[in-house]
Amino acid sequence: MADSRQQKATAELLKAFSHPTRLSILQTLAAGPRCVTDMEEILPARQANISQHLAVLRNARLVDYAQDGVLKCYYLCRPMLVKDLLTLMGRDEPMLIRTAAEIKAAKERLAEMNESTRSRGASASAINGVKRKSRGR
Amino acid sequence: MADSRQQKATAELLKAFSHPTRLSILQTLAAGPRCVTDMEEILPARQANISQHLAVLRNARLVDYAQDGVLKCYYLCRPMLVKDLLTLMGRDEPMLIRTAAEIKAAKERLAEMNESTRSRGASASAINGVKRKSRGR
DNA sequence: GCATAATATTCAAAAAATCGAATATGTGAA
DNA sequence: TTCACATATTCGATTTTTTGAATATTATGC
Repeated sequence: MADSRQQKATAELLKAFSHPTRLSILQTLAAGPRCVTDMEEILPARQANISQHLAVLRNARLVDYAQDGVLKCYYLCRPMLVKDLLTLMGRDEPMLIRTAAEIKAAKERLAEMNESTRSRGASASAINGVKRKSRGR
Repeated sequence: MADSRQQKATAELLKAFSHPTRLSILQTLAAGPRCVTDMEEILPARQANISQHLAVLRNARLVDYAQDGVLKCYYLCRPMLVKDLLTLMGRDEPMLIRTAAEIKAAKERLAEMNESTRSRGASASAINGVKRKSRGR
């Protein structure tokens, strides 16, 4: 049903990932917990900025911290999610190029599936693309 | 060496994913190719807007199209990437909560590993958190 | 050629993200 | 308490994103 709420939540979560500095932070934390000072030494960003990015990651519930004296030790709240996502993005997939003919065939297969699944024929023709507004293809 | 170029590229790619409408488009395309008119019927957005989002996805090389008469049939350039990412984001992982003690132990293990890996002891104490100084601007 | 459907692009305004600078808060040691 | 360090927050300026409206482009049938 492609829930619109879900899409919004997912988009927000992905946005938290979508910054080079935040990716670096996550990658660092994937190796183990770190306090902010540690990260300052590793990342090419100033303290305030790192703190700001950490706030974004906290809001997204990707990281949390435990206080250790004067230090705040950050760690990944969902290490599997983060690690798997980083791995995924590191992978490279050969770029696909499809022909119009291939696509036509695929669309027809898809349309048939939809046809048999739902008995409503109303929008099926539109999805199928058989005939739209008196103009074919 | 967490390559900064790579982080930037990854962040940009993730940004392309990070919008509810674009996620919906990708999810739709994950089921099979679609032309823009098809998507207009499915998505709660106007033609121009969908076209704009498709342009973003094209720039990110996540989708491409094949012309079929007057129609442009869009498809996923890297279906595995998209599908795996969508699956990953659908998964839910129990939120982790760590104590300061746990983290301290983890940090020490990590510091030891770094110690043995690189023979330079200089920044090891910083990583360990023994004694820190230096304020910068 | 012309009309039309499908799709893209341009433009401007509004909203959101980013960043540095300054400042504030919290914590342990002396 | 007071100090120093670690970290967070606020603020303002700049940049980027997002969107609707209007307009442009392209392919097809006539």
